[in-house]
Amino acid sequence: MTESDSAAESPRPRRRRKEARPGEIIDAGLQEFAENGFAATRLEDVAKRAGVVKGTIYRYFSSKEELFEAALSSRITPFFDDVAGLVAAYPGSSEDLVRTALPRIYKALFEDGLHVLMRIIITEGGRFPAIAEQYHRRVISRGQEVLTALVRRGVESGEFRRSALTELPIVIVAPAVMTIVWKMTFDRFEPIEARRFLAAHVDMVLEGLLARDDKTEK
Amino acid sequence: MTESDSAAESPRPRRRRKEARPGEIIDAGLQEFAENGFAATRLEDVAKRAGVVKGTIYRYFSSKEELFEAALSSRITPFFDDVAGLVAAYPGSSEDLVRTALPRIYKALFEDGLHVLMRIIITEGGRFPAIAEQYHRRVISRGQEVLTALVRRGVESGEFRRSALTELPIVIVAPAVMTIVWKMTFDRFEPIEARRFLAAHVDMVLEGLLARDDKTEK
DNA sequence: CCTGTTAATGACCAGGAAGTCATTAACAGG
DNA sequence: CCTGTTAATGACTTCCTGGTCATTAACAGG
Repeated sequence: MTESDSAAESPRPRRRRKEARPGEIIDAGLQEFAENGFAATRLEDVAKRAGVVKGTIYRYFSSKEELFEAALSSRITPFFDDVAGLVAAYPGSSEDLVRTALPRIYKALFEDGLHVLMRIIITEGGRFPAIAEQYHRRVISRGQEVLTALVRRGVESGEFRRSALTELPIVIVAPAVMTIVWKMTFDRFEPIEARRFLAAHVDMVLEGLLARDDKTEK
Repeated sequence: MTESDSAAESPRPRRRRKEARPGEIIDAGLQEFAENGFAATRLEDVAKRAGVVKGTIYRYFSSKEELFEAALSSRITPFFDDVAGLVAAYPGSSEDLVRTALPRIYKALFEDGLHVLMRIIITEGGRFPAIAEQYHRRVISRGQEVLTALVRRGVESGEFRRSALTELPIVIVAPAVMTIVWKMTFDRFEPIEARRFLAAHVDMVLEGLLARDDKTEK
């Protein structure tokens, strides 16, 4: 236990990786911000998670806020493009299209990591208008366009009935939003099964959209 | 501009109001917490808003966190009781019941101040399990019971079709949750009209729940 | 009107975290 | 192998805010 025999006290191996650092820091930041929120996140923790030292962060980002914005911007891939393509090219009925599109949104959200992003937007969006604005423009508006296209398709083919819902198609994805909120607050007390949730979601949406025709079996 | 002629420098009038203070501080705290979140809220600001000085807060609450919890607990009135009563006593059809109940939920949320509470739960619930738990037990569970009762009523009368949605009735209120989230993030860029939103909501829910009977008019 | 109790004040302290910077040592290029 | 450039370090500074406490002055009760 003498201090001289300690193999500890490793002075920390340095490594210069100009290319990789920013990305690693952003990843770490995203995680921390999602867990703690902006104000409660310590840059020290972000640094630890990224395997660097706090000072290093400032070589790439000039402030905590800049890191925050960079982290969020970096991930705003218009993920609705996937669904947009689907809607544009789908050969089958509009009902089947909905049954295909909604699971895909859930997949993007929960299997790929998109819900982490959404969580941050939900919790911090109100306090960072610039970020919320960007997100609104690049994700939400886009999503509304896609939903509008989807709804129009169904209405024009006669499958969907025109209604207040078809005038405000964003409401269609509400259950997905609720799922995100649930996961971040109540899931530990009452875990939700994504599968059942999705089923109920599809059910609600579809029976609300479908014009009745063959379903007259009373 | 001499300093002696300044009628300013009022030394702040003291007032002893043991009864009223806690409530005023809680109100102020609720506002600040809703606007800034727990971590970013300064007790100094809460004090200013309440018309007192920071030290005064500590006469009634022993820490920032205790104030936070007290503020939230104080408002967890089981507001679903209103709707519960409605469901239990409603004389008309289940469709009409839904058309009556949903607007009432929106009213509680947006006209009375309940959405402020919800906003805090949504943004901070993940970081304060004790609070989320309380809320889950006293509001969410209660809400689910009410929705379950409502759905069962409709199913038993034959008005509603049994489905994945009737197995998971919480999904029914998802659009209201989305509205809260929207108001706190995107409303400044694209304000939503509660009326239209509610209409679309009712529309989606109802057509999803209603078994088809008379609606065979194609 | 006096006076003891205690609500309220505001100056203060301590700790924590954002941000800085002089120093160090990887690495590339000669 | 040498050496200049600069990525990376970590000790340091500064500021902010939660929390404390001695002092003050409302008010109630005698």
